[in-house]
Amino acid sequence: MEERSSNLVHTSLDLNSFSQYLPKQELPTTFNGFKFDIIIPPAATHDEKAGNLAEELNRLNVENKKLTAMIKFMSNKCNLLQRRLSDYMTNNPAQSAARKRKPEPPISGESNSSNEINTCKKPTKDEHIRPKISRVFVRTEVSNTGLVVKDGYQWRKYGQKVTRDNPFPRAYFRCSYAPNCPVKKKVQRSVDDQTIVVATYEGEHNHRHPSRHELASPGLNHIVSTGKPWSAVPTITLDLTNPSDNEGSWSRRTEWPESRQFFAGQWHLQ
DNA sequence: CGGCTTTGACCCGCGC
DNA sequence: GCGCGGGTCAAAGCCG
Repeated sequence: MEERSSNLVHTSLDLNSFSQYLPKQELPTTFNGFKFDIIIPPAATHDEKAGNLAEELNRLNVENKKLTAMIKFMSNKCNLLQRRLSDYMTNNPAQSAARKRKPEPPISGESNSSNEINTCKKPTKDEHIRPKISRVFVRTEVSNTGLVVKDGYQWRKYGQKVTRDNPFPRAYFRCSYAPNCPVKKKVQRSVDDQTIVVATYEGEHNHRHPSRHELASPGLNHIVSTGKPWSAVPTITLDLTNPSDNEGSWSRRTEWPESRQFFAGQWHLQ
């Protein structure tokens, strides 16, 4: 909410802090092959108003390009980290699987050999159907100790547990909107960033969304990720000017189209 | 009084 | 077989 309204009030973003991340040797005019087209504002003219506007326009132009470079830089860095992590997991399967009881079930639509192996085991009561898994990352106030993720559905809490790898309690919810709705939700504050609450949804609702307008409470930044087994760290989709440009490794899906619009609104930079 | 949360106990899968 | 740890149950209490 604050971020939204701030877009209307002033357009300036403090990007100075980011300059430390940019390779110094490539500053100020190029970065990763991207050319900065920084225009130095002309000296003050007689028409001061026009001059101010031109100055503002130039400043915005520079900010815009800085943001583009920032996103590109972060994207590259994230891809690099994902690749390293993937390599690490490949090279150290024993360590990565240590103390892991069983891998998280894949997202619906995905299938792999390990999953097929798992299905060969003696099926347990609910193991016949692999539930659809999705994760939602919600930014909240640190002071807000409640594990409430407003998504429009009605949830009934049936348990809470402190897990080994996270000092914050994990709450277990069932969808209570429909009597036989199989959807469950786990909500836990992120151990890395206490302002992030991670909600993991399992299964699909067998009823309509009660109220699509209740989807996301204003002021919360939702970041939706699919449940790759090792994706404890959320990746962020920045839905910028070109919506079709978010495919590939950066592609993430949302539960509802509205939320995608919401995210796009939150992250839209120009 | 019905629905919800809390919380300790219990169940069960997995690694050793 | 045993212990650990995540997930679930269910009784008790709270609240509107």
